[in-house]
Amino acid sequence: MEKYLSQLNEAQLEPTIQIDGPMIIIAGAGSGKTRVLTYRIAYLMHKGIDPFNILSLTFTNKAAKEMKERISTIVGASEAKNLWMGTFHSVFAKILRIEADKLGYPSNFTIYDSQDSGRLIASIIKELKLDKDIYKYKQVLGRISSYKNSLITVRAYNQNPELKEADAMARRPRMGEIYQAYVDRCFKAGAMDFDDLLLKTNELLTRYPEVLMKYQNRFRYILVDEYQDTNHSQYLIVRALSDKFQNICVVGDDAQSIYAFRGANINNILNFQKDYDGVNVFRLEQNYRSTKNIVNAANSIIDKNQTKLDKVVWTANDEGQKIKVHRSLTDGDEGRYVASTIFEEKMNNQLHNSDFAILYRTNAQSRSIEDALRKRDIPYRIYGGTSFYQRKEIKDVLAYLRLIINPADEEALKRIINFPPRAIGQTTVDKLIVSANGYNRTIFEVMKNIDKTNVNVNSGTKNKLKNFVTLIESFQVLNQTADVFELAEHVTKTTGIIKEFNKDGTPEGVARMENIEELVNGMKDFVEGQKEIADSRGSLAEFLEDVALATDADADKGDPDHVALMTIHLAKGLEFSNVFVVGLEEDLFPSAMSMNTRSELEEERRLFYVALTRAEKQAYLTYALSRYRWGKLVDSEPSRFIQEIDEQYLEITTPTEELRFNPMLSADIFGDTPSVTSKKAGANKIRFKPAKQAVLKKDFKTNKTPEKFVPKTPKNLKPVAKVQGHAAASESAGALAVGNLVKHLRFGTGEVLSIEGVGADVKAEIKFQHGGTKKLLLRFAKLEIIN
DNA sequence: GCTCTGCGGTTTTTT
DNA sequence: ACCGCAGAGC
Repeated sequence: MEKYLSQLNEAQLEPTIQIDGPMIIIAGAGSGKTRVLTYRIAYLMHKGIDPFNILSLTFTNKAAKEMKERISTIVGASEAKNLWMGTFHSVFAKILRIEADKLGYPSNFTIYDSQDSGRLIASIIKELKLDKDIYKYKQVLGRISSYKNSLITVRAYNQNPELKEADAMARRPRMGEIYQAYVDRCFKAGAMDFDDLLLKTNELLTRYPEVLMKYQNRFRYILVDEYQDTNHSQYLIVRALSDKFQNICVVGDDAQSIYAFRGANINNILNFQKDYDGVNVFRLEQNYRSTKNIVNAANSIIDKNQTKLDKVVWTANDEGQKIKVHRSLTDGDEGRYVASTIFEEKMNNQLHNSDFAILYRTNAQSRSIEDALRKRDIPYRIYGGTSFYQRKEIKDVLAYLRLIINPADEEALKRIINFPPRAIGQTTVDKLIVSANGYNRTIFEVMKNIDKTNVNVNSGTKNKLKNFVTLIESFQVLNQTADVFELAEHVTKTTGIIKEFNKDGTPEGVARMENIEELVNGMKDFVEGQKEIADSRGSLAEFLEDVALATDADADKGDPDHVALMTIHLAKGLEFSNVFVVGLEEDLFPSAMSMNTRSELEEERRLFYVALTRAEKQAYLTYALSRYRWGKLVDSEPSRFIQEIDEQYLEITTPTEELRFNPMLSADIFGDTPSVTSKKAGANKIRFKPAKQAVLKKDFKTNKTPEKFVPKTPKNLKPVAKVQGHAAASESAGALAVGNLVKHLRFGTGEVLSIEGVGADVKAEIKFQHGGTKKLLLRFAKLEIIN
C-alpha cells in the first residue's frame, strides 16, 4: 500500500487516507481523481474495512470495471470481488430485484429502455384518442421522466396545480391521465424504466425503514464519482443511505457538469457542504494530463461562466503546441482535413491510430468524418450513436428473450407477436390490449385464455394466438436448463428470424443477420465469462440485466488500434494524446437548442471545456463555412467558443482547399495540401459575422443579458452548389493519357502505363521511378501531369 | 392481413 | 439524406 500511496502528491494523498466523515473532492480535469478514488478504496480495505461495506457509484459500468480491476491488483481479486461498484442504475436494479416483492414487482422485472417507454407512451396517446401532433410522445416522455427524477408521482402531480397548469399551457391538459396510464401499464407489464430504477429505490427506502436500515448498515462507506451529474433522485438515495454513518465521499468537477438536460442538478455539488456537518473539502488542482497551452486555454473558456466553484487548474507540464484552429469550406472538407492530418501525424511522428480522438456535438456529424477516414484506410470506431443493442434486429431477438423471462412484458410482446409475420395483425393486437385492460390482465394471459375471453376474433386467429403462446412456453421450458447462448440459438432458428432477414439477400438483410450472429456469439463469451467469474450458469436473466444497463462506452472489442469517434458527452472521463473537436459553429456548438438561457449556454461552454481537456498533447478545433444539415447545405459561422479562447494559445491555419478550383491543385480531394500556417497573431483572423457577435459580446461583458435571449431570426438557408473534388479530378483524368509523365505527392515521378475503367472508377497504372508500379484511382490520386 | 409507397420528422447530448 | 410509419390497394 505504501508503494501506491507514494505515487500521490500531497493534495491527492490527503483525501485518499481520510477514512471517516463526509468529504468532497473537487477535482479539476486531469487531476488524477480516478487514481485517488481507486487508492482510497484500496486504502479503506487495507485499514480493515470489509469490502462488503463499501459502495462505489460510478458514471459508467466500464469505469467501475476498470477501477475494480485496478483495486484487485492492489488488494487481491478475492477481496475486491466483494465490493459493490457500478452505476446508480445497475447497483439499484440489483437491490430492487432483491426487494421487488415489497413494491409489488416480480424480481425478474423487465427494464424498459427509452424506446420501449416511447412506444408505450405513443400507444397510450393513441388509445386515449389524443392528437399526436400536440401530444408528441417524445415530449410527453420527457415530461414524465423529469417528474420521476424529481420524485413527483402521479398523485403528487395531480395535487400540484402549478405542474398541471404548465402542461395545460403547453396545450396538454391530459398529461396526468397519460402519466397515470403509463405508470399502470409499466407496473402491469412488470417493467421499470430507467427513471423507475431510481424512483422505486427511493420509494423502497422511504416506505420501509427496516430496508433503509439494512442498506445503511451494509454500505457504511459510500463513494460517488461524477457527483456533479447526479439528479435529484440520485441525490436523495445517496443522502438516505449515508445518513447513519455519514461516511460519504463525493468527487466531481462543477466545470464538467454536462447532463442538466437529463435532470442532473449542479446544485448537488455546489451545495454539498450545506448537506452534511463537518465536511472536509479537498481540491485537486494540478493537471497531469495536458500541456500548459491546453490547460490555460481551457481555463480561459471556463472563466466566461458565472456559476462555478473556486478552483484554479494548473499544470507543471510542458508548454506544448498551440491549439490549431482550422477552417474548411464544407463538412466534407473538414473530414478530409481531419483524416489527412491524422495520416500525416502518424507518418511523421510514429503515432498510433489510438492516439487520436475526434469529438463532436451531435452523432449526425460522424458521417462525413467516417467517409474521409475510410478513404484514407484509417481504422476508426464509433462509440455511441445507434448502439448495437438498439438495432431493430437485436431488439427483436432480445424481445423474444425478454418475453421468456417475463411474459407480462407488453412492449416485448407487441414487438414480436407478428415478427416474423405470423398473420396476427394490428387489429387483433388492439383487441387484445383493450381486453387485457378490461380484465386487468396481461396481454399474454388473455392470449393464453383466449377461448374464455370476449375477444372478438375468428377461430383461425385464435389458433395463431395459441400457437404463439405455445411457442413462447416451449422456450420457457428450454430456459429451465439451457444457458443463454443455447437458448438464443434455438430461438433465432425456430422463430425464423434468421431466415426472415436472410430471405431477400439485400445488403441490409445480410448485415442484420450478421448482427444477430454477433449477438449470439457475444452470448457465448458471456456464458463462459460468467461460468469462470461468478457462480452462475450464464442464465438468460443475468444476460438481460447486463444488456439493459450496458452503456455505450462499455463495449470494447475489435482492433484496439483505432481512431475514436464519439460525442463529447461520451468522451467525459477519457483522455487522448491528440483530440479533434469538429463542427465548432454557431447553432451546432453551441447547439441552437441550448442558447435560450444563460444556464443552457453555460452548460454548452462546460461541454466545450470537457472536449478541450480530453487532449494531452495537441488539440485541433475545426469548423466549416457550410455544412449539410437536413440534407441541405447551410451556411454557418464560427462558434463563439473559438473566439472566447485567449488568442495567445491558438494557431490559426489558413486552409488551401479554397484553391481547389485551380485545376492543377484541385485533384486533391482529400484536402491534404499542406496548410499555410501563420504564426503571426492576427494575420489570419477568423471571420466572425460582426453585427450579431458584437451585440452578444457586449451583453456578456455588461452582464445585462436577460435570462432569455431574444430568439434568433431564422437562418438564411440559402442552398449552395455542392463543392466536391470529383468534377475537377475527373477533368484532369480526362486529360491523362498513356505515356504521360506524372508527379504524385508521395510516390514522386512516374509514367502512365495504362488507363482503365469509366467515370468515377477510372484507374491508371503508373510506374514510379521509386516505389514500383501502382494502380491508382484517379478520383483519389493527386497527380500533376508533367508532359 | 400483407406490401408498397409517399410523407414527415429528424439532429442535442444518455443512464 | 435517411428512416419509420401510416394509409391505400391488393
